[in-house]
Amino acid sequence: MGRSPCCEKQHTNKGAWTKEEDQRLINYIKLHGEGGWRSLPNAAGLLRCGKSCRLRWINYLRPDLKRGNFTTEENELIVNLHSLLGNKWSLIAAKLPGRTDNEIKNYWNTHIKRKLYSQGIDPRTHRPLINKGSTCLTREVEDSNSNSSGSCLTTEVEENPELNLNLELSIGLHPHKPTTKSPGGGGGGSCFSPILSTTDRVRNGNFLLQPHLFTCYTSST
DNA sequence: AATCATTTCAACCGCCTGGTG
DNA sequence: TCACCAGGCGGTTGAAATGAT
Repeated sequence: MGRSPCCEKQHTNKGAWTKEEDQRLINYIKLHGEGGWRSLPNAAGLLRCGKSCRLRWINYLRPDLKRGNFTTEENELIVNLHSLLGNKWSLIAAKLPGRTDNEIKNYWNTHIKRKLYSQGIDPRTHRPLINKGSTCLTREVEDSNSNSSGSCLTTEVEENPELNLNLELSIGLHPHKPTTKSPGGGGGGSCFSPILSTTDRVRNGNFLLQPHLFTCYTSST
């Protein structure tokens, strides 16, 4: 038995949402709240798939969304969390109020990933790329104001086997951000690579992320 | 000004998970 | 225990915007 389609595709619109559709969705959710996504399109008079409605609301229409560029702090936090969680965008988004998983995912793919690569860091593992040839990684392109200590990025990365962390652990991110900002703000902010031992990672089933254990290795936007 | 290349990001798709009967 | 359903998630796509020539 196949799965039943989430909606009757022949009767649904696709593609960009119109203002009118947005308004209908907003009005409906204001009246009835979120949820019941499958029945929502009919009830709201929308020729859309329920999933599409949910996505539109979550990623674009929700009133508590923060639009605009990511701040240095957010940037740091994303890299930081990604090093711990991997592509668990929803978990990462949960730590960034007003940001959506989709937004963070996009930002990661278009900005952070490239930046890490340019700095010789494997965005997947958050470790230096095994790079053919060169020893220390050149900070090309960006970071012209590289006060960035030029320290070879490999230095502090421990031979930590895998970042395969237990994602069920609750992550107790310290609210105050690790203040290893480069002096004068020059070179932008910093991103952090957790250098954690296994024992640091887990204490009594809780994840303790300790700011001082982070190493600065990227610059901000 | 026109054309082509590249980048960005909203939206879609299909799979997975948890709840329920 | 199993099957079904709805919601949620991550990967991917493609149109629009922007930049380069």
